[in-house]
Amino acid sequence: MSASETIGWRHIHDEVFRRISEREWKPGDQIPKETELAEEFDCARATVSRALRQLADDGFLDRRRKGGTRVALNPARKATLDIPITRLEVETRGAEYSYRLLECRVAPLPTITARRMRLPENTDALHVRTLHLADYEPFMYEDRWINKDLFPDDLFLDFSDVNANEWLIQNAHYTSGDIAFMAENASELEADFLDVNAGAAIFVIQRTTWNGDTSVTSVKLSYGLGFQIETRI
Amino acid sequence: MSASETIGWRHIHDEVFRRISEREWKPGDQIPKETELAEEFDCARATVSRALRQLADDGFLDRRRKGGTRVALNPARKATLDIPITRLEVETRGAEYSYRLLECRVAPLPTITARRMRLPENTDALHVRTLHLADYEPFMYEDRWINKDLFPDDLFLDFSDVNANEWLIQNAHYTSGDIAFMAENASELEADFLDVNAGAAIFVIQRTTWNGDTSVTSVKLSYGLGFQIETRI
DNA sequence: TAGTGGTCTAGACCACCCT
DNA sequence: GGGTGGTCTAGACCACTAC
Repeated sequence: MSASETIGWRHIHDEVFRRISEREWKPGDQIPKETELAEEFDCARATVSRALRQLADDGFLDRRRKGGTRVALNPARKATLDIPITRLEVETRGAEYSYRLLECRVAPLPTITARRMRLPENTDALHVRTLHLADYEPFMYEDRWINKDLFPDDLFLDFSDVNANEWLIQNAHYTSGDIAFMAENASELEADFLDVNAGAAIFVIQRTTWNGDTSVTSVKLSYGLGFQIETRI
Repeated sequence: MSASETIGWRHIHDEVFRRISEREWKPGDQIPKETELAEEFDCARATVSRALRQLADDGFLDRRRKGGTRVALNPARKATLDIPITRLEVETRGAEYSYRLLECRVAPLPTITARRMRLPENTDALHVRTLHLADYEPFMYEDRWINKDLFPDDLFLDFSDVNANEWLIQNAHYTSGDIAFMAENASELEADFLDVNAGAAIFVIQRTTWNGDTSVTSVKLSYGLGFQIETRI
């Protein structure tokens, strides 16, 4: 009858989502148990489970053994966003990507960075500063510290030939990381590199990555004017 | 033997994740098919599928019928973050939450907002401006427009007694939304309300929500100094 | 302690899409 | 066309936790 009808677990997912959206089931309400829904939709319990798990993963339901399934109090409170990969970010905007290596040398970690990486103060690390360009205009300024234990001593001398970012993607895998987004007034250094006025509001991403308990790298990305991160929820 | 050993689909998930992390399987590599892994781990194919689906959802694997499963080229490129609920955000910091309603009246939508909400220009909407406070210090300035079709005409007169945000959570459910994060220099108005210098870098969240094809609300949240969003990847 | 969701199985069929 | 992942089933047992 209906021209387009979803089938399978997605059908149950969509129907439950509809009941939540249209407030047939309100935040905090307990919804029917899996076996009851399986009976209503005439399918196996596992199929209902698949649908409800998806909704729970997306933050629309709260599920508890014995406690049953309830509509979440704060619906759609989670957003997934892609962590920008600079090259792709630039190319997506239809611009040509390039970069300029500003510095690449071993130096003692600043106190605050050492703390972020949980390394002793004054530990030597590889300091890499890069300016990323879109169509040869400044796009993002990157200030990165890399744990020196990650590579042989004689390797980093050749860093001028590779983008540290790309090298890391190739070689410095990580299992987890902290990431923070914030706004800052451009320092004179940043303003100079990004070609904005000193004090301009710039979007900053601060990220530290880990391989198990070993810190891999800590990086601060300062984006030029107009940069924003978008996503859907 | 080993003191703590993960069991079930998580065991497979963790083992595959380890092989990806430690580069036994490199980005772009095709990994064994489900039936082979099921044999290796001595379990049903559905269990393997559960583990691999999780890894695919998290962005570590790319899966295609017939094409098989491959290690994603950009591992861990997704971050999930909680959309801040102002009251909770403030209370989490151990501060007392309060707010001040600055304005609440019907007015024509600004052009840019109308475009965001896909409504005709000059459409009337409810304009609500609120200052959110943490321990009676400015925390965030909220500039919100609400689709007037959502509530009876005689309701909004009483808005001074309720937080528009809370009212929306209670009454204006939505099915999807756009959200963007950016940095801006504080306008004089924002600087005044947030008690910062004009031009200070402030973190801004711009969000528009939808209920099906109907726009619900479009809001700009301007956060005070030092605000940042943190998450783990 | 009993009820609910979480997980697993062994098998089956289907949908997609690479070759 | 054929191989791979996607989904479903009917049943079973387990783990957590509200009561």
